[in-house]
Amino acid sequence: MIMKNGKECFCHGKTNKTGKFLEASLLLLLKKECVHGYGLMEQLEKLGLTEEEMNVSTLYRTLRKMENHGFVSSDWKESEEGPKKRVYKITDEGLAELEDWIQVFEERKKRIEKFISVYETEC
Amino acid sequence: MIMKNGKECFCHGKTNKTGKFLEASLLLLLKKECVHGYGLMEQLEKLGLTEEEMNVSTLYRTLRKMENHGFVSSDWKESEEGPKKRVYKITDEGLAELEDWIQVFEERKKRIEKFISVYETEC
DNA sequence: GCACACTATATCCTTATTGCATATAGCTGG
DNA sequence: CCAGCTATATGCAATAAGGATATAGTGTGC
Repeated sequence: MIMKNGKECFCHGKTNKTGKFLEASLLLLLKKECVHGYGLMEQLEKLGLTEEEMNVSTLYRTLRKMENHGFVSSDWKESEEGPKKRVYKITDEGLAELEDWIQVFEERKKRIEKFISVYETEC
Repeated sequence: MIMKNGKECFCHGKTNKTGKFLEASLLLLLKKECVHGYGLMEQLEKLGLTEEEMNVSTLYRTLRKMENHGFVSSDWKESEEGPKKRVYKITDEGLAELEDWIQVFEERKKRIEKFISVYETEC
């Protein structure tokens, strides 16, 4: 991650999508409509993910993993233009999982706010 | 992690301290005063970490890693009561790292807020 | 016809992070 | 003396994530 001051973070993984943010984001996008992998990558920008932060390998691996867990299901779709697409659809389990993620994110947000407030008051 | 609805999260790692929250927390605590590992574990409650979420192994391993990176330094201290303690102290590099973490957390917070707002408006 | 770019999916290899279990050792109270 | 607490450390396994590479269809320009 590149910081405001232009520096590159020393530590691997000090990004903002850490903690399976991608997985939750995919569920959110798929709640709205059925999309294929490549299309999801383009839509991730909506959630503030930049092109540099994205990783095609991780995206496809995550989608297959989520299908194994039963959060999404997929069907191959022949398209007139371009190669076949594996179109993903969210399942009922996936919808429940997304609700869990909302709870988790609310908690994460509180924890971050606590951290920042301690930093500002105690230091 | 146990959710509000009493369910256990299916996925490993769906916690609130994901993304090296521990590392940043230790820097924050050490900015205030020099503490040893075990003492830091007790102080982590201040930042909202529960006893179940804590992990002694991870704590000590993280501290040694941070020392290798130069963010903290340590000295053995003989105490009248109990065994010797390795007392940690934050370095100038560690202070700079903590400032970076504040930036990262501000970004994470924004991203979470974006996620929740999309969930609430689009769904 | 062919090189090239783009869409689209998938796998291999490696590293980082984290949790659980276990080891060690000093000190204290009954 | 042994159970429990303080205190630090390491081994093992699972998970998460990035980089590189493979494959394949389709359209465009020359």
